[in-house]
Amino acid sequence: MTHNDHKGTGGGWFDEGTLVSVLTTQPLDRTLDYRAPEGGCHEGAFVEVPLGPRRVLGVVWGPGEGGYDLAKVRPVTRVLDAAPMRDELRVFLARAAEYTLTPMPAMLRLATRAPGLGNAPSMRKVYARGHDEPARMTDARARVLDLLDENDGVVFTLKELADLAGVGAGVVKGLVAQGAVAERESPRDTPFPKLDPDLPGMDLTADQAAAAATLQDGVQSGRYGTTMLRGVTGSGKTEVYLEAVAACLRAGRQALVLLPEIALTAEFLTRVEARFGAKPAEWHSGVTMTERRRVWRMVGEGGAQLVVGARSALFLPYRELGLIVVDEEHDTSYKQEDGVFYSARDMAVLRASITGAQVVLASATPSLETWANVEAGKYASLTLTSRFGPAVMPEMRAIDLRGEDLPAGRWVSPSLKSAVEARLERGEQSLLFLNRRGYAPVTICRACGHQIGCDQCDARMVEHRFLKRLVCHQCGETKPVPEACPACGVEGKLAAVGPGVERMGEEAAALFPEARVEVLSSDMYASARALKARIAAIAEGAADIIIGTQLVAKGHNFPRLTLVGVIDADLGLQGSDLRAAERTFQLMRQVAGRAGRAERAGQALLQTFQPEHPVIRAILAGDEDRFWSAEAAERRAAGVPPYGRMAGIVLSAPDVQAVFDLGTDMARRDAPLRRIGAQVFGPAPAPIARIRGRHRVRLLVKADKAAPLQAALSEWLAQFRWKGDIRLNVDIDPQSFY
DNA sequence: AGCACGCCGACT
DNA sequence: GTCGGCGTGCTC
Repeated sequence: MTHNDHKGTGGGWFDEGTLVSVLTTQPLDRTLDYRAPEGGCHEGAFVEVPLGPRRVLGVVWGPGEGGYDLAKVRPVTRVLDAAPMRDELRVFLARAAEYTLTPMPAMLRLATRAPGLGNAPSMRKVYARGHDEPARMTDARARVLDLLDENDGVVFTLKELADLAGVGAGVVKGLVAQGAVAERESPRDTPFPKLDPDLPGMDLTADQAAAAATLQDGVQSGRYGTTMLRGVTGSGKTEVYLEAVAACLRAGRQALVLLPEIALTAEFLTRVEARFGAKPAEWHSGVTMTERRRVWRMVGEGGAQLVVGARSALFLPYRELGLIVVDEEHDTSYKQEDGVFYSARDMAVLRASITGAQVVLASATPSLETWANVEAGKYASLTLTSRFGPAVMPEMRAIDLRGEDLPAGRWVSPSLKSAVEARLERGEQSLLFLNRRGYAPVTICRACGHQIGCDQCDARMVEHRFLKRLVCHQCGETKPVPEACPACGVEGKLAAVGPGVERMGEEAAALFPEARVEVLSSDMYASARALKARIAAIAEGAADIIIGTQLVAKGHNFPRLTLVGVIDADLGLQGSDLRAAERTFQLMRQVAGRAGRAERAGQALLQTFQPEHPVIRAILAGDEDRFWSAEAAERRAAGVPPYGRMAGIVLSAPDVQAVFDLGTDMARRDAPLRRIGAQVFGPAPAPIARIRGRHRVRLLVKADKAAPLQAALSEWLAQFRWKGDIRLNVDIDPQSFY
């Protein structure tokens, strides 16, 4: 059996009766000692152990630690029929737990998300050609036997065989009785078809071939390395990294391609099949239970060479991982923000560095984190030029909101309105883009554009409708809404303004009564499939005005779209959401990718109160290097990622007072954080202030890039005890700020 | 996470 | 008297 193969398991072996420490998937803060079962067990073995009255899943983590009453130590119930977890994966889980401050059992649960792990491998009956001939031959019998003879060595299930031969199941059974067809049990979890890396690939241009060769050299080195692969849509990024996959397969190692959205996998699988002659293993939430179990087992036994999937595919038990591709690496859906908080991009780099694999971060619009790592010399960089020449940027212009006649609560300026009207007359589409999903009003002076900031930090203040006060979402500071603008002194011009997609939808419907307005927000659709179908319909022309968030920026082609209006380009320029400018810029690049290929040139209008801001000016200039250096300067000055470190602490409970009290206490007793020069802000309402009846409050911790943040956080959090219904989550490198 | 143990309020 | 609320603590 495969698990008798000791390679890579560290060789640790425990004879029957010796003490072993076992990590379980139960939320205990340490491992427990057990006795090795009859027949002994490997270090890393997946086991079932007794815990109180129950039996739970665990992994043999190492030798027993002792220090517990030996009379109470119970034996491991059984060793599961699965390849032991390799040292590499155990080290990865431990380091990831340390980095994200996640308890080890939660990490182990990520790595055991396959159904039926405890069961013996499931079997099914399969049929092949037998040795004997039937006593009497009929047409139906001949069709079955011919089919088997033509497919020598291939096995079929009963249904497959009967359907392909066009006979009933009884005919096959009759042949089995006569020995002409052999029936036997075979494991249901079968290896994936072999991929052939030597099939001819696409013709590559000179720069694509050069990039592919560089990536292949990296894979062949067998060492760790990360490369940013940059290239706009149509520049052949996929073809290039598939050549790195080919090199990895030739080297006999496994490859993983992460995609940000399930909706993109189907098309990608087709491309893999075209390149390598067969489909790879697929891993995401849409995959059936039986298929998940097959993938999990085959990845561990070497029966899957390539896995294509979502971020959770990072935690599969690969035998020998040689390459991880993170496609569209800037995509925000790589950050998991429920349960365990982790960035799949960063975890890919961590796992690769432990196992000696290569990472390819592919994107048309890389994240600032990745840029900064390239600049610091940590990552290599490859740039593909477009086949279609340099990207044609849309005509970009700022609309200075200070000069527009815009009533309170309205967000479409007269200039933007007339631009949309021009599109309506020509039968073209317009997109009104909002940088966020929820409703987060900001208090602004309509006379001078001044936004009320917090006195304690540099974030903009938000009106809390119940309290009738302004609240800082970063540090929790509150103050009453002032009568006159603190900057220009004009009275009665302060207004709480903040567009949400729903409100934008109403405004657009009122302004353009003839137009078909469509609000696209991921939480408005029941399934990814329904959303995708709707997007396809809109691209065909089912709407005139599209209102949406980031989601509309993701790789969908809208050939009739010729106008993008960015409703509030200022988001993020004052510390509220530090990545908002980056997202606006990425949207502009993606719109550019489309405009370059459509017959009609696109136009982008950015509504802003600060058209002279360097980041806004860089976006308008369409100058990538200038944008990144302006944005980097802003982040460096603010000491925020990637030039500083942040952590969010979210407290939640049904009782608001309880979470605020704990939060206040935590903010006060911050000595361990102060020792490393870190600051605590808050408590403030969390990005989502209430979920399923639980009130959520957040503290933000800011530290220097080099500060030992995790250790200080652990020490700080250890000071507090909280009761049952309060839950605490740590989010290292948070991405959501509202 | 479960599940037992245990210590206070309103029932047969 | 005792049934049951869920706070507290343990599981090798």
